[in-house]
Amino acid sequence: MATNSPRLTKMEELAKVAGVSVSTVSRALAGNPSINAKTRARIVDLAAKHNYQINENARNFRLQKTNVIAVVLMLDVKSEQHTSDMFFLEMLGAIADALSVQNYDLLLANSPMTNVLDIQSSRIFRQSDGIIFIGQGNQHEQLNEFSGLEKPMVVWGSNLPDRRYCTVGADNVVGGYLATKHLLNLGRKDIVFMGDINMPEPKQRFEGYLNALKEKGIKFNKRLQIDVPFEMSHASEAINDLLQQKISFDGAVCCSDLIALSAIAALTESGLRVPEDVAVVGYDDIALASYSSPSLTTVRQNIVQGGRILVQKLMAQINGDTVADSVLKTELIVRRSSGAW
Amino acid sequence: MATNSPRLTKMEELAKVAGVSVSTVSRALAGNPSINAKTRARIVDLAAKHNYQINENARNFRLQKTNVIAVVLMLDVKSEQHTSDMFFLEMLGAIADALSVQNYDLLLANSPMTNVLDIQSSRIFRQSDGIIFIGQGNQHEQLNEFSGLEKPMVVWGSNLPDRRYCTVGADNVVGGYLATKHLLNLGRKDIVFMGDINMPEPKQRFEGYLNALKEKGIKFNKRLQIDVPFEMSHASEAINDLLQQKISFDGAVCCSDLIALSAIAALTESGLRVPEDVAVVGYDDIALASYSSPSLTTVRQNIVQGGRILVQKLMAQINGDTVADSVLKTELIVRRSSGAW
DNA sequence: GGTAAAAATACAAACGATTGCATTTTGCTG
DNA sequence: CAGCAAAATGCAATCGTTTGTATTTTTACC
Repeated sequence: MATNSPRLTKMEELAKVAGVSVSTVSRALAGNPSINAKTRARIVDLAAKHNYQINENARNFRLQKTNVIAVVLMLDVKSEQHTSDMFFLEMLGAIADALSVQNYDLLLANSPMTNVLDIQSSRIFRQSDGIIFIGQGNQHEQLNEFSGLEKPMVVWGSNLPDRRYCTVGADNVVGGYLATKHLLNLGRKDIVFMGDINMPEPKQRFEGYLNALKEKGIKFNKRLQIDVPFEMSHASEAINDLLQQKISFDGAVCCSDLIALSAIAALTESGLRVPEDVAVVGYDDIALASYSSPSLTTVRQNIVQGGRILVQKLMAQINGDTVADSVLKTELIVRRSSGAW
Repeated sequence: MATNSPRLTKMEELAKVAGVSVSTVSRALAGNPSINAKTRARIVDLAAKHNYQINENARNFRLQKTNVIAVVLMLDVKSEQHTSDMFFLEMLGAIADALSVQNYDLLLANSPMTNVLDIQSSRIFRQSDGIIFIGQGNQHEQLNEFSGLEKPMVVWGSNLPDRRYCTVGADNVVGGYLATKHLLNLGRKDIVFMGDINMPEPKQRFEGYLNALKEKGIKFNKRLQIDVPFEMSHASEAINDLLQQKISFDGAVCCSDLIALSAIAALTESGLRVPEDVAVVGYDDIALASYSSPSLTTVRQNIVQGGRILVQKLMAQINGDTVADSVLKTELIVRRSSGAW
């Protein structure tokens, strides 16, 4: 099929070869119905044969669009969230896949921003048709302001009150509830909640945690909630603190698998058995969760579906539609079927 | 500083405001020395004041460049390398940072390709000024062919023989050597090598492994090398296989931290103690390595430096220079200072 | 076969920047 | 102050598409 004809770089050349005008070629390649079917077929064939590839730069220029979507990873610098990284990459992959179906490319925001609004003067902003924010960090207000900027955007995160932007996210309240309920059903009573409730998502999970406690008629003990960042080293410290303070607990709901793994490590180091003495539930279901020992019961967010929906909502906005938020189903993955866990 | 003047979108408008011609504005903004310093300053000020931002599309079109670098993650589909993901994301971040300094954006290749050469007809190819490949997968030949395509490119990986493309990579031979040497120094004799030696990097690490053995005068036992992919589940199977076959061993050099962690899990499940019965060394030093329990001795590749050098070499090529390969120093991170480990 | 309507194609003007070259302005020197 | 070189600026063509409108070709009908 492929020949070695000198590569055609301009429509003009292809037009000459085909014996038609440039505009006909343009329309033929774009599938414009006003071009005779036979002519179109002939031109498309010739294009393939001569390995013609449209000059995307010229096209974008003319059409004033980019066919690029920017993705901004809202790494929370303060809390050194390098660790939920795995989640970010999985999400990134899911989004990239969903975008490629729509013939869009993915532009990665170069570095974690301290203020989202800075983006509006960056190339990320000008060189993209829309922006996907992964996470909200603690920039809810800035995102709200950003949404006034006439730039299609969508945010992976929780549906905070007063938001003016479209969010797609897992149901964090249900997630927190499921995790806690699971431990309660195993007979645990004193359950630690490990997660920074100043951050949107942990906050909602905490709400679910409280709901589950209330349902069982258990009173919440303030000292069992610990503002631990996603970053894991702090989690072991926190556990050690608890132990030192002789605060007793027999279960832990963690806001990431890495926190959970770190907690488990700290517990075992202190001579406690997991899950016999303290049962632990994670969040995210990163690959490692299933392979670690003991393997981890965890709450799974459907990342692939999330990526797909993010893209879909963004495309809708680009096409001028208004879109509603979307809350994805969340499920509990129970890893140790043995009773104790 | 910022005013609410109606945003100027074309140079023409800015030119009118400044009372000069479009070409003068263009040159002033580009820092062309033929423009009077005072005029330039005035124009730059006006641009800021009126919030003028150049139309990057038009600029790229005119200059026939993109200011975008594409990054292709060579995820090895066959071996389901989802797990060294963490490495990929860290590298991605490092590259993005290095690129942003040079005012380049990062375009992420949408999905793992089965054949690298397919890229040449994709937008990734046309819409970028250069390409960075992360890893070689098993597409050494295709990459070689690709290098004939007049597109600046650079590859993170090992310096395979007969390569025609520029590589930047850690010293895998030394890495394998260091890991093995470490175990030998601890008195271990029967050391398993876990890694698929059909892949370039594991292959070189295996070479280092053999060197270390030879140095100690230990004969290599063929049955101790296991072609385990980076993906972790296979690692525990492999360990279980060894145990079932009653092949005895007291150490393991693993080609990724995840393989290592998986191996450790399998070992402990079988009632063996780590590191007392079997000492394990990983590779990559992912964040988890330091927090897992027991914490993991591992070989670290300097990813940030790697990203920076990749970008630097690519820029050099874009500027028409020819560049040489680069091999980064590799170091062993010993985590358990206690003698046994 | 002549005519008008419909279908297919061609023409030419954008899109917003850059840049070689022409032109004007400035600065110097005798 | 004339004269000229150097410095500063302006003019206009150009990059490769798309698309509104003009033009040509085809079709259908009497």
